[in-house]
Amino acid sequence: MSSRRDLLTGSPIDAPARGERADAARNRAKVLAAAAKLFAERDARTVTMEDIATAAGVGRATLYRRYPDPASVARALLDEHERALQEQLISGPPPLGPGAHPADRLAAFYTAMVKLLEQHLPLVLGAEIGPARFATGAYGFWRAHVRGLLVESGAPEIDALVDVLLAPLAPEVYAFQRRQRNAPEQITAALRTLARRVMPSDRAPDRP
Amino acid sequence: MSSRRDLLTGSPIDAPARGERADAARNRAKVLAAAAKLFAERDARTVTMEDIATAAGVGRATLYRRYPDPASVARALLDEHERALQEQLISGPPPLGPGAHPADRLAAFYTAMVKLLEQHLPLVLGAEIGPARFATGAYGFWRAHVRGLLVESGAPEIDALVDVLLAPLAPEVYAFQRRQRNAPEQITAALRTLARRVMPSDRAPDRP
DNA sequence: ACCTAACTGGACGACGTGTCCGTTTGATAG
DNA sequence: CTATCAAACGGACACGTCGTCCAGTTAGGT
Repeated sequence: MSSRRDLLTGSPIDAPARGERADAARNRAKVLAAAAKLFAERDARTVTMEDIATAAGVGRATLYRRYPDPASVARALLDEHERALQEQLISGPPPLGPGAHPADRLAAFYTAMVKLLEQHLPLVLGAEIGPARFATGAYGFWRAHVRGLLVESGAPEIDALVDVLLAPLAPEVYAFQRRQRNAPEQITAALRTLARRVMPSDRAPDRP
Repeated sequence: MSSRRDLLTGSPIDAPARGERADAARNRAKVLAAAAKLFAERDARTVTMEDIATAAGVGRATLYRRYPDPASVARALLDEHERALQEQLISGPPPLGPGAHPADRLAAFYTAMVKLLEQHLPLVLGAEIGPARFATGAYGFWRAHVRGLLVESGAPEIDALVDVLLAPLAPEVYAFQRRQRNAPEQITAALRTLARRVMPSDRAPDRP
């Protein structure tokens, strides 16, 4: 078995199978292209499997063979972008990668995530709406990353705080903020403020 | 007309329309009772209008007469609890009501919201999952409240920050944290830490 | 060139939705 | 107490989506 990587993102769905047949590959490309178009031009929640199949010019069963629902298709499209950021976090240059102060790394992470959300909001809305967000491998990755920063910074109640700090990055929250006419820069600034204040820049022992 | 019975019987939680007929009131009560039971014992997303109607012993059309979807039913059940908290925020004693330091008021608000979420999580999940959360009047209220506190505390980027601070209270976030075996007290503690750190206790003018 | 395994897509049964319309109920006037 | 009428009820219908099944087709190894 080829065994694709995906230990962290856990998205087995997209794995371009080893000896993929030419027509299968062709259809995969058609599906992804059509889905990207659909998600971009319409509310993500209204995109059905039928829509994607029709737009791609394939039968529904063909679509179901690889993707159980529209969210999986969106996730497949999103995967590479998320993986790029994940590599930056692990081994890129500071402040995104290791080496900088936790507060700065968190701020950089927020900035990068806002950029990702801004560029691919339709896809993210299609992929991770509601509780589904927590089931994705990506969330596990962000969580582990921020948790590490919290440990390093000596914050209290780490396990509860980590999800609190990730909550503002939920796609629907970001979408709402943008609809409220908040510019991406404002949102980034607010998140960076949050990062700076939650993680004491100097040694600031916490007094409950 | 007249018919002012809701304070005593407590049955018509929803708007007891002027001159509501007896059979209508009876059905309203049956629907709400049945819905409360359903939401409590099953995943909110799986509760359909059909389910509620059947459990309440009324026809679907009768249900549709008042509620366009299951979320509306949950919201009707939730309404009185939220309104109680809203009154506390407006005119209750500090630190929940006016008079305390913004940081303390935000911390008290977080504590109260966690209590609300803990007590009525099934209903909240049924009422406000995903983007629907922002469409509710309640969100507008929490938003206005926290925004006022931010103004008072002199925080920067208020309009973006307010949604950031409310994001951790999204029902699905709370539900996820509880599934992760975080106790309500831990979550409250994390949120109170957040409140304290975001709002400088002393006058601390912000330097971008 | 054949043969097998994998892919394809139309068809099918099930379910939930939202509305229509004939029937029933209850409030009010006589 | 009864007649009347508007309001509420609920069974039934038409529709759209879902997820699966299966028979025909195609690609690639031998």
